This record gives sequence, C-alpha cells and structure tokens, in this order.
Amino acid sequence: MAGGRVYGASNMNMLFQNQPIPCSAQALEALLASGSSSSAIHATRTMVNFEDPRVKVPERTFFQPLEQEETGDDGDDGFHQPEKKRRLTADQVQFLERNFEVENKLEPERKVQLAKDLGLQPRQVAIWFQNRRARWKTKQLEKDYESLKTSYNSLKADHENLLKEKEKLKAEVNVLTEKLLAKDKTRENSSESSELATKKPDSGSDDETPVENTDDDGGGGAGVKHQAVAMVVCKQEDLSSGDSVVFDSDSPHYTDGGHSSLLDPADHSDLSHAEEEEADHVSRTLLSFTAPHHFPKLEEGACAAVPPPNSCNYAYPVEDQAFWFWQY
DNA sequence: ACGGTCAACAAGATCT
DNA sequence: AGATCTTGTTGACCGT
Repeated sequence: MAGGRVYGASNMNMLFQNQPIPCSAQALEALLASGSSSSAIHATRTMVNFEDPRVKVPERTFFQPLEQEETGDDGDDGFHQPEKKRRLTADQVQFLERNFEVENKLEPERKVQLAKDLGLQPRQVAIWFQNRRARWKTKQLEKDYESLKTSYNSLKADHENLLKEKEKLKAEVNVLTEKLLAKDKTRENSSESSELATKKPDSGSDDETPVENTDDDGGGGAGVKHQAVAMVVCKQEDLSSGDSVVFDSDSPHYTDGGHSSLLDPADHSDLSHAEEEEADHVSRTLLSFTAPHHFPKLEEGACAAVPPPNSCNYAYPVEDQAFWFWQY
C-alpha cells in the first residue's frame, strides 16, 4: 500500500537533506560562490561531470545526503525514520536525465554507481528511473495518439473526396447509359422502317457494325450524341489488351476469362463488404448497357499513368497508387 | 483551495 | 527465487 508514511522532519531539514555536503575546500568555495540557497547545489558541478553521463566520478561525491547518515540503508527494517518527502535537486535530475537518454534501463552496477555519484540511495535512483519511464511512455502515447489522429483525418478527407468522385462518375455512367439506349431505339426504328420501305435484303447484314462506319467521324446524323459518348469501337483483341480504365475495372464481368488479376478476390481483401457490393453494382450497371454493344475503348491518352487531378492519391505512397486506382 | 507534478510505494507481471 | 518492470496510487510540494 502506498502512502501512509509519516513525515516528521522540519522544513529546514527538508531543505538540506538532498543538498550536497561540501567536503573539500574547492567544493565549499564553489558553494559559497553560488550565492542563493536554491542554487547552492550547483557546487556539485565541481565534482560531477554533468556534460557526459558516462564519465566516472570519484567514489565519494558531494551528493552524499544527510539521510544516509540518519537512516542508514533503506532496508525494509520496518522502522523507517520519519522523513519529509523532498524533491531531487535540479542537478541531480539533470544528471539522471542525461543517463536516461543514454539508456532508459538500469543495470544494478549502473544504479549503484549513479546513486554513489548523486549521493542518493540506489533505491531512489531505481524509483526515479521507473517514474521516468512511466512519464516517457505517457508522452509517447500522447504523441502516437496525435499522429494517428492526423493520419485518420487525412484518410477521412481522402475517403470523402473519393466518394464524391465516385458519385460523379456514377452519374456520368447513367447519362451515357441513357444515351446508348436512346440510340439503340432510334436505330431499331429506322432499320424497321427502311426495311419496310425499300425491302433491301442485305441491309441487315451489318447489324453489328453500323456504328463503326457511320459514327466514327461524328459528323453526320446523330453525331452529337455519339460525340458525347466519345468512344472508339474496337475489336475484341484490342479490348483485352486493356489500357482502358473502364474496361479493366470490369473485365471479369465482361470477359469469361476473368484474366484481370487486379480484380481477383484476393485483391479485394482490403475492401469492406459494402465496398465490394458497391463495386459489383457499378460493374453490373456498366455491363447492363455495354454487353449488347461493342465495348468502348478510351483513347490512349485517357489512361496515362498520371492519375486524374481529382483522384486524391496524394495521401498514398507511390507503391499504393495501383490500389487507390482500382479500389473505387 | 485547487490542480499539477513528482518521489515513493505496492501489487502483480515478467525476466533471468 | 529474486530482481526488475509496469501500472496505479498516495501524499508532499508548488504555482495559481
């Protein structure tokens, strides 16, 4: 049980118990030169080298406290001499701090040596180190907490930006889907009417390719709509070569090969279930309107290694960019 | 008076 | 088993 100790020493006694006892003319001179009572302890500098914690000092130092004479060893004899709790002097703390910086653990020999150097009981030195480690740990925890907090805030901001970007892209996909559906309907209507009007037998043989020949130039007919789509129809092998972001991110759904390792289940290990579902939903949405048609291939420039300016990848290290790129 | 800091301690865990 | 560590607590001291 801590506490419960009775401190009976006088204030005067308390003031001097931890202060060094000058035991040489040199030290006494230094003590006298130091002036005020509070700074009298600085006389100890004459004997203890505070610049280097590893420097050995003479066997007997000026830190020899009164209590040692008064109470002897701090053994657990159960008869503790009533003593006032007193603080270590600034020099003692400074010396201990320097030693703590060198090594925050205390080997027995070092403890004894330090106690000797400082004129303290070895137990006092041990307790000081224990408390110092506890303080250090508290500080460290505070630092870690702050660091994690800023990191969390940064990631949260990124996440929010990416969500916004995702919503924007989804809206874009919807617009494009509607445009494609509208285009299909007008094409069907026109082919039906022309069939009935002209009854040309081979006009339907190019059913799958009119887009290639009529839409690519974007100049005639429903060109405005098709320009908005901004796609270049290409052959199947071109699609599988996959520079297109849109294509690759959904290729497992579109191709039966599922060759894109980027979308292997293992690569989704970092995604939450909800995110996976969301990604699936987007993929299905794309698939629902792209499957009946030739898959659009983006221009080469559209898939440059440089991410779009609003991609919010700035918070990730370079090696993680592939991850952010595919996650959303 | 009050709250913060610090030396000192206790109890339990861990190490050697 | 004993030393040392971690964690939590107590009471003295000190600044406001």
